[in-house]
Amino acid sequence: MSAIRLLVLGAVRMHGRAHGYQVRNDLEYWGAHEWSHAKPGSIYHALKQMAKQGLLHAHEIAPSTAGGPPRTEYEITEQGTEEYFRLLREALVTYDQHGDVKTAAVGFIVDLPRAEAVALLKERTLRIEQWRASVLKDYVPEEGTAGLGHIGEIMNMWVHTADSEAEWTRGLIRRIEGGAYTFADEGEPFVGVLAEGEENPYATGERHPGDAH
Amino acid sequence: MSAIRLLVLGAVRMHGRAHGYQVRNDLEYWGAHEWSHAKPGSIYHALKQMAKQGLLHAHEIAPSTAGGPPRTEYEITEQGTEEYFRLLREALVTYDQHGDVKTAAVGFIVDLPRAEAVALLKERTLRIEQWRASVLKDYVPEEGTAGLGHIGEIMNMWVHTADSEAEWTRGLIRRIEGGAYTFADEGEPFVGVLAEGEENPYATGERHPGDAH
DNA sequence: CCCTCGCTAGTCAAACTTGACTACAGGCTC
DNA sequence: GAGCCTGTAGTCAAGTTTGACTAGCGAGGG
Repeated sequence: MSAIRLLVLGAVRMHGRAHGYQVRNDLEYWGAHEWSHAKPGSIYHALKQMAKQGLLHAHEIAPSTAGGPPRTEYEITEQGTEEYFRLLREALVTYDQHGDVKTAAVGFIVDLPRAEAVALLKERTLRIEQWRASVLKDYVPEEGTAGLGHIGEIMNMWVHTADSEAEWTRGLIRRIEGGAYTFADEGEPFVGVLAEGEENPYATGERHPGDAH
Repeated sequence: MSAIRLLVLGAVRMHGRAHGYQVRNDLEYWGAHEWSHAKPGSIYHALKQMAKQGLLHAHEIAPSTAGGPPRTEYEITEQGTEEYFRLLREALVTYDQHGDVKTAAVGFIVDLPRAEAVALLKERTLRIEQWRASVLKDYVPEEGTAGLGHIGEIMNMWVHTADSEAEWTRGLIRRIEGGAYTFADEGEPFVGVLAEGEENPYATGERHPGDAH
């Protein structure tokens, strides 16, 4: 799974109703054009595709108020909301090497109830441990990695990365269980998008991490 | 960058001359269909594309000896070799979140001279530290991550991951400097492909890590 | 008043990826 | 000896991603 659908669904959902450029701006605001690789083309494509699949509802709108071609506004459907949560849960639970999906998922985690977030993260640690075990079982011979030569370094790297991920996940679980942050079932929801006309403080040509791709 | 070009160039290079199915088999042997996402379509596409770009030279060959359509054999060109090393060096040096590229690069690292491998890995640690610093500088306000709410967890995760990566890289550097493994400028090169007709011990329907994508 | 510049909003072709499909040969069974 | 399975070798359409491009409007300068 790439992170784009999750990001776009999440952005549209926060707005209630949004056109492509607004979504694009949110992603830029979130820095997602850097840590994910969300280019305009992908965003517009995702919007159209998801509209075709019934995840979004497209309203044809007159030429924009501020120059440029006519724009389409999108609204998330019930089906789209389901898909959003499906993607979010999947992203939180599965251990793969796509950092952008994980980043997006953490950004949206407060859309879930606190208890579910914790449960999903615990499932995540479980899966990481299973993956770790299967690396050792399937790839590493009984005599250890010595016989593999430098290829053993790959398994070494995988195990090291998995351990680090598991450790981070457990830390996050502790903080959430300890009462940190505000989740979907509790008070004021977190608002992470730019209102119409609001200025993006990060829109300048500033350097950001992730530029080094 | 995706890992496919690096993997395909590396496989063809080891064989001297190889047809698509052979490359495909090597990648399966390496488990790359699991930890990278190298599907047949991508492999054949990469071969054709790189042949068009002059990185590989294509020999049209008569119908195969063992059924199936006629096959094309590829040989790496000088330009392709240059590109291979360019990709390999880039993969070793740059810190991004694509685990498959890193895995492929570690697998091919012994194609470089030992001293260069160490230099590249040191550059890698440097870049990781720079990235880490720029996360803190650009994304985290002076008062710390507290004001960011749960979004602060993203930066926390990035820093944690970066530290873990840097630590692993330093460990690898130590082992290589300590004389481990056999590099390009030293003795027998490592052979990591299946000879024509050799059986792939991993070709069974066995489970492997990475299946959980 | 015209010209350029930057912002808004989005399109497009080319490249790449995915998953399913084709087609042929040999061997095995019934 | 017909049907069927496995292994070999690769194609194809559909979906996705990329990077460059278009086009309208308003502000500001000369």
